[in-house]
Amino acid sequence: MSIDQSARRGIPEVTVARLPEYLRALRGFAEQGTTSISSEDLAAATGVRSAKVRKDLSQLGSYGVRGVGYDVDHLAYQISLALGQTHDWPVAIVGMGNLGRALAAYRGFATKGFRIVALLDQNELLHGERIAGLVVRPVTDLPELVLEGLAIGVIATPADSAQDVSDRLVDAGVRSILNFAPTMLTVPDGVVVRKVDLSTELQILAFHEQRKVEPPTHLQEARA
Amino acid sequence: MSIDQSARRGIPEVTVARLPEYLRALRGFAEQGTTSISSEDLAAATGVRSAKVRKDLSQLGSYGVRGVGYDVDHLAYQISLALGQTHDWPVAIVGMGNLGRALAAYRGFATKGFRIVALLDQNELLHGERIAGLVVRPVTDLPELVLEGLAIGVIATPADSAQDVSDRLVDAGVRSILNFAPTMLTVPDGVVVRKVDLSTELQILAFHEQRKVEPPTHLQEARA
DNA sequence: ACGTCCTTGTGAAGAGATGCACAAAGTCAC
DNA sequence: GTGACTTTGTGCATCTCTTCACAAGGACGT
Repeated sequence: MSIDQSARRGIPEVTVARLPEYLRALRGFAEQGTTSISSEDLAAATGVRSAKVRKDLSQLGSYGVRGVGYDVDHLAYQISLALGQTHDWPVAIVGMGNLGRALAAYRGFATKGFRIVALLDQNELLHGERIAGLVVRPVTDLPELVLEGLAIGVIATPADSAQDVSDRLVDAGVRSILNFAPTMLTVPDGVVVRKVDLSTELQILAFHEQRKVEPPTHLQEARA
Repeated sequence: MSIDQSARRGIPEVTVARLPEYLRALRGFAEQGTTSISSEDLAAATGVRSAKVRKDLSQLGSYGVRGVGYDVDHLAYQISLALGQTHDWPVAIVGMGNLGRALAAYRGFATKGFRIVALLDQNELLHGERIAGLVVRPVTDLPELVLEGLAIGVIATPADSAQDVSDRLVDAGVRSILNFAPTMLTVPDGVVVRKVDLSTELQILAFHEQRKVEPPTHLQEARA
């Protein structure tokens, strides 16, 4: 897994995955005027143990003050620095189906430092259409977009064209991909892929749901 | 974390999370006529190590044949059995914004045994509107839906109403929740929550992207 | 029927993440 | 200044997940 490589000598991947949660919680505290916060309170707000919070934060450096806690603003700044939120990341969304359109219209990205700079689709019929203030363009525009700074590509196509789109993204120079298509992507070393699969999440829930209905399956069989 | 509880004495959570991937790969192999598959090939198709595949599958039982491999159809059946895909799971989506509408229109759920039975929103103005063949209903209909078998709730509301919706789901008797709102939900024991956060995923990508641009930050500082 | 070959299933080792518990280090009241 | 108090940062034990490596088991050709 190419993600693990970049964690080598760096911050553990599990910690990185929690940093956005801490950051969100901190922003919340800052909004309601809290200026200082203990690891215990931050843990409560994010649903983890306080020791884990402290260990995670210590990966970034020693930004806490013993006996007091962490300065909310300063810690938020340090985390956003680590996450690269200090500058804007241009993002392109490929695939203008239902999901692609929803992502294009989603307001939550802008505040996190992501700017959707292009909407692409392989279907010519969509080219030129206006969605969320942007004109849909062909995927052949990708090299041009990378020259303009594009770094992150979001794949919101059906499964069967996802690998093709992925190849085009990689060829154009994109090295970070968020994949919503229900398929595994093959990419060269150095390219990081994260996958979000709605069906998978529901299937995991279904597994647990099923467990609740008939918990002691083995025992029941043994009883027969 | 309530999810870990159900993993106690059962299949490890990490394994459960990989089962849908195996199942998807198996369906693909079945479609192209492959009847038998080795752990090595299944590993290649899903991007994991073969030993991991074998250990994961051995959690379900001994369905492989030494020297030969696994029967594709039988293994797919066993996994779908473990995941509870043998019967349909009624799903309700709460929050008919962009994302909620996209989810309502998503065709991928049906083939995985999920049936979207209701679309709900707290905004009265939307009630009665038709989306993807379903009429939008008020969240107060939840108890009724649970009586009709509703088991899984999807939260696609803005962050500020997510906890309220979550409480209503739980009160109505829903014990499995998929949360797309960028906020932590507090639920009683026995309720399983999975969270999908689009911004978080992008932030993790941005972290890795940043690493690539300026790998040896500390060394640069030391040099100064 | 026998031996060769192949792949599973799994103990054991290794790597990684989590949780505990406490010394270290700072604040604050007086 | 001093001491009581609070909370961090972290070494260590524990737990979980992964990887290795190989014996056990079964198919298949001869």
